[in-house]
Amino acid sequence: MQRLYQTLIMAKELTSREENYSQWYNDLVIKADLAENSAVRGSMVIKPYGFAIWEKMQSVLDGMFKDTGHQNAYFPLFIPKSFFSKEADHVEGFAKECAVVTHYRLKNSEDGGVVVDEDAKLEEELIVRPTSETIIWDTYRNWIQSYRDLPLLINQWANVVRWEMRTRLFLRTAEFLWQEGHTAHETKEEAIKETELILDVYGDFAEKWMGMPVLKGVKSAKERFAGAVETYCIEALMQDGKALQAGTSHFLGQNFAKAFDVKYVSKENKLEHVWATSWGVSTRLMGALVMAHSDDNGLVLPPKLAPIQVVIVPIYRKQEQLDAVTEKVDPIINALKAKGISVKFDDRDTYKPGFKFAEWELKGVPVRLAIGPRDLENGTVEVARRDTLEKEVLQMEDIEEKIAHLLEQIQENIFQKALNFRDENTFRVDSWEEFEAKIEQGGFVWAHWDGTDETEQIIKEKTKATIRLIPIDGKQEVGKCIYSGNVSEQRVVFAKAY
RNA sequence: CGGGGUAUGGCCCAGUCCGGUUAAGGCGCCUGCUUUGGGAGCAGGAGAUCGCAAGUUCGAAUCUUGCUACCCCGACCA
Repeated sequence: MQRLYQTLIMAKELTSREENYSQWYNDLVIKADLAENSAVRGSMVIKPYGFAIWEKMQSVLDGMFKDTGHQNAYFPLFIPKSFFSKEADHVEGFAKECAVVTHYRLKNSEDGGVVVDEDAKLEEELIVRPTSETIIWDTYRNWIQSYRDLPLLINQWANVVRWEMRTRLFLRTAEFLWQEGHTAHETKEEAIKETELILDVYGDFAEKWMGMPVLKGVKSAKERFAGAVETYCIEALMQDGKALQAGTSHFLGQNFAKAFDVKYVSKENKLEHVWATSWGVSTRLMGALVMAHSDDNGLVLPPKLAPIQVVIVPIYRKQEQLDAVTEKVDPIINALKAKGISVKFDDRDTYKPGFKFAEWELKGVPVRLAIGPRDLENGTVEVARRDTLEKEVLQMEDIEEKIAHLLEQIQENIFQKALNFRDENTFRVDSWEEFEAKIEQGGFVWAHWDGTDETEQIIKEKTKATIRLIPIDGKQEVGKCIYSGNVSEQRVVFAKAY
């Protein structure tokens, strides 16, 4: 019936996960043509194939934001330095990683190059945005006067810069692409509701589109966004047992409204500060996507986000045979396209089928069809699925129906597989010895914590594990802190993280 | 930002210790023929101011100094 066609050939091309997980990731991002390093430290070039995936993510998320009442806008890249000193926690959080523009002109140097023109020093230095709260809240002050102007629900797609010491393609780059939502509300309750709504949007996107199961919760005070009252997050588990924060949604309270003096007149004719939220996901999701599903043969993409969902490889010797195959393939392409499935017919004459198989596998195309003389004779087509590496020969009738169904199955299967992996690597522990062992092993560890920064810090120093989140609807369960033995009201999730 | 490593055609790399003809090999690329159901074979060909900049020397891929980028480990952070 079905047979596996996995070969060992790929091992020569790609480091295996077992051998060196981070090397595997680096190799994969480069070899699957997603991105490469650029001439500037920590900055990457996102290549067309990688960008196509990001564009799909953008388009889906953008639709979800609009469906929940948000509008897009664009705020500037540069932020006056003075804005940064207005919200104390925020400054402290970002000051150490800001790129600063000090001059606005170059001039020719004696050796034929260019140098900064010292005469063109800026009156006030500009910060390249690490995030846009400050410039946005400075702007909102003018936009908001009455309760009638609320809620203000804005999102922007932008690049931001955080001068990171250590960078990795997609996971942590000095410049990255993201969306940042910034909303203003009349009441605290409404703002919290918004924060939670977006967390659900992120969770749905991760699970239904990326096929990546996530835990939802709030951050501990130590892990909270600088300037937030509460940070909500989604956390996913990567195949090496490390957690990855995939999205955050912040309840900002009135911190920024107060810092930037954003007030509205209520129905009762009282002057009040507005309540705020901000939330974002970034190109880091690309890294999450790669690590969540891919294998030693290359990328495994969820059909819903794959730029190419089906690739068709013709098998032939002579031109006449290619013509005959093409004749059969054309209606299949049309039928698939009519169902909204993206198809590529790989009729390059310069590569052999075996090479093409390996290449599309590396690039994670969910379904591959191969059609050759044998199929023409039998009215069949060979169908291979990327997630399980199985292939089978199917009758050509209603092939588009079968493929559409298969794509759904693949989407479901990779989610299940990731979910099973997470279940197998989730532990409840009640002793320090067990805690250390499980953290070392990797995975999510549910354990009691006494709620103090001190304990959290010591645990981090001893085990490198951090509190990934405090579950939102976690069962209240009284216990003893894993480290201090003090009383705890619920378990929190620990893991080593990216 | 601290410690360690690396940089030689598009890619992987030999040569560097101990300076001395034309910088070797593999992959890829180009041309031709044969091939095409799991990364094809043969023949011919093109492609390198040896990361960048100074210095030492009759002579530098090789020695010295500075700079830049990348990788690994730590601190920091999404």
